[in-house]
Amino acid sequence: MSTADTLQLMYDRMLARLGPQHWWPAETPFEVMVGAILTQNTNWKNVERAIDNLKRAGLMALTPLSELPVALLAEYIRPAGYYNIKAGRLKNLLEHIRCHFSNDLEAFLEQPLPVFREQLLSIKGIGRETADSILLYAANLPIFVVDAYTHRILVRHQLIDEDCDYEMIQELFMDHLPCESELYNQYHALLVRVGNLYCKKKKPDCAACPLQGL
DNA sequence: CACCAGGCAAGTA
DNA sequence: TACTTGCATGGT
Repeated sequence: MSTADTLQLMYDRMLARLGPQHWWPAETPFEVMVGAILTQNTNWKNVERAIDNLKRAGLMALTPLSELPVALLAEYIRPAGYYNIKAGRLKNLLEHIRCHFSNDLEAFLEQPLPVFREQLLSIKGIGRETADSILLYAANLPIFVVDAYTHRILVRHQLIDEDCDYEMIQELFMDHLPCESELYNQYHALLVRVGNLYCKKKKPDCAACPLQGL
């Protein structure tokens, strides 16, 4: 079976089992960007608490968050962990949008993929996964997001080698699937869901996994 | 108690 | 380039 067929089969199985995921779980593109930084190496449940703190304080928007002192921001996002680091990273992103786009969020999000990605990666605190999450889920651009679950699931099912890096995995998907943001969106969301349900590091449930026997 | 969770940057050799 | 360490909360 070809690589393209295998990847398509994985997608079909996950979708049949779990249905559409409606990702990213956020109300606005701005909230996607905030969540993308907050969820770095962190359980989404903890991120939700932090996001809720910001929303209840009326801070989940560009202007109020830009005006908030970094030390105060850190307190609001405390439940997400690494709160001092992440407060600084959020400020780096906000500063970039202010300096280079005069706080025009629309203009920032409407940039073409290659330059937009390089630009995001130049911001301290935004690495490959965070950049790609923003590109796909906030800007709706066709880039495949790779994360720890993606890597683990592919290794468990012997589709890649353990030491495969981010770009290799990303190219695996993008070289063998149609270049469509809607497909990449759904595919990554399904991988995370399958990872959470069946491919945990400590106690996997391979018997129930829809990907068994690939 | 130990281990894990939708990473990233900085330091070292 | 390749490895190591710090960052930190909340759940199992």
